[in-house]
Amino acid sequence: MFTLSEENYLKAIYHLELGNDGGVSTNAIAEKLATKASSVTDMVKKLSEKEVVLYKKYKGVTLTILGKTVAANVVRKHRLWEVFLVEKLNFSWHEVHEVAEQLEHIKSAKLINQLDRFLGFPKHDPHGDPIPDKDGNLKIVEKSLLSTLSKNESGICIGVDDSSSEFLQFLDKKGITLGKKITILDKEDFDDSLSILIGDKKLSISNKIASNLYIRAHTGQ
Amino acid sequence: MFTLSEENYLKAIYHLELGNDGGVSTNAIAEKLATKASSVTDMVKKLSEKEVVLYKKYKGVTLTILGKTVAANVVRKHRLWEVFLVEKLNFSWHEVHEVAEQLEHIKSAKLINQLDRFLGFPKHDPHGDPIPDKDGNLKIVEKSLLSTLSKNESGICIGVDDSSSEFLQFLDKKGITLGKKITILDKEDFDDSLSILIGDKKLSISNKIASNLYIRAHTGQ
DNA sequence: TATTATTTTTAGACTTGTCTAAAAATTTAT
DNA sequence: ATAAATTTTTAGACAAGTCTAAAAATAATA
Repeated sequence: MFTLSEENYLKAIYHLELGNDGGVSTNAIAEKLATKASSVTDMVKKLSEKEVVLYKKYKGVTLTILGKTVAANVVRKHRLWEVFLVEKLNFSWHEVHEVAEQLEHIKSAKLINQLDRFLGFPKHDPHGDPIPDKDGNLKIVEKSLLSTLSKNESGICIGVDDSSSEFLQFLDKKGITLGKKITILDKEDFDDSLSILIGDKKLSISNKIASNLYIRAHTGQ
Repeated sequence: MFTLSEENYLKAIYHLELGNDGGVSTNAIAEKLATKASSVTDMVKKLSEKEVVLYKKYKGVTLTILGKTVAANVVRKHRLWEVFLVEKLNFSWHEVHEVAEQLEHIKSAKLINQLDRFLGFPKHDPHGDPIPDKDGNLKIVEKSLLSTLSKNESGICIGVDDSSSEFLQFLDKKGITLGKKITILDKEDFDDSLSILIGDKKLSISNKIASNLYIRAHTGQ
């Protein structure tokens, strides 16, 4: 069994590994968890003894198979709870993270499996991120950043990269929600800002926004 | 804000105060929390400084108004989660306690208020215990132990005193569930065992069982 | 009421997870 | 390739919450 702190470290390493493949650095973990490098070193030794990470001094860490399973299970719980909060308790997508950070540590296999069933076995959380299955496997969905599309191309908005509360509330204000079709009407060379059509509305969005929105390519119209 | 440990102490004191009114003893708290008296003394000092209990050395503890509110809120969360587990996730009443022990510490006012609404503002948990309202107030329901009824009296089964998993599973086996009408057919002087009618079934139950079942008096037939 | 038994508190120690400051290793740059 | 900068680790300290063992206070009993 793992402590709350251990689970948070495993989750952080899991997310960092998905970004950069190869070992994860002490500093990267420290930054992600808002803690100090020395604390990370201590914890990483402990996790290494528990055989959930591979660790060599000065060489960074990697999750073992076991570690990956544990971490994926925490992520699975986090995302299922987020779905619950939005679908059943009327939370907005920008309100769920903080509460899910707590709920993800509740220990009960029956709870999470029944919750999964209760929610209809969702495949994605409210931000479009995939929910690992019971064995910790993720189905990777083909997706591109909105900023990579060219003029007249279109796609379905399926996720966000930055899921900070501020960004999500910004999207709410603009009426940009998951599942909507977006078409690039125009692209400004000067600052890479976009003119887009979403639903029946025309919007102008900066490159920064477009670089945080994931799109599933939309063949045909 | 209170730590998990502090919340558990407050909850224990809250439950102990409901039983014996007057101050709660160090040993009583220690036993309830399966910890040592010396640990209780330490924690009680801390809680006293936080002004949630009144404490005088060797004289036991009492909750302050604030302490009672905090404790009642933890109990409220515990019982609402129990309802959720039974009503929505198909848990049996004997499976919910352990998980609710964890869920009761999740901190989010919105979560618990929305959960309350989602569940239809239930007034009792699956064991028949009342759910405190937002302000921590409990509606005390008139109830008597089945063992206190006389021959030919009857009532509705509305709760259990001992809500251990073993007892609840025993009740399941016998078909005794909350809401059912129970009539005393006969009472054995020798061992105070009862012959009862529940639904259309006749059962013989020991005094120990009858002393753990709460009944709401049933006027008329 | 004196004495014994019980309860409660104190004192000191241990674990977990964290920190700061300094030392060691690695990487970068001149 | 050597010096400078950065990263990582070590060493020692601290807070929270717990424990054991011993001391102090209270309660029970002869």
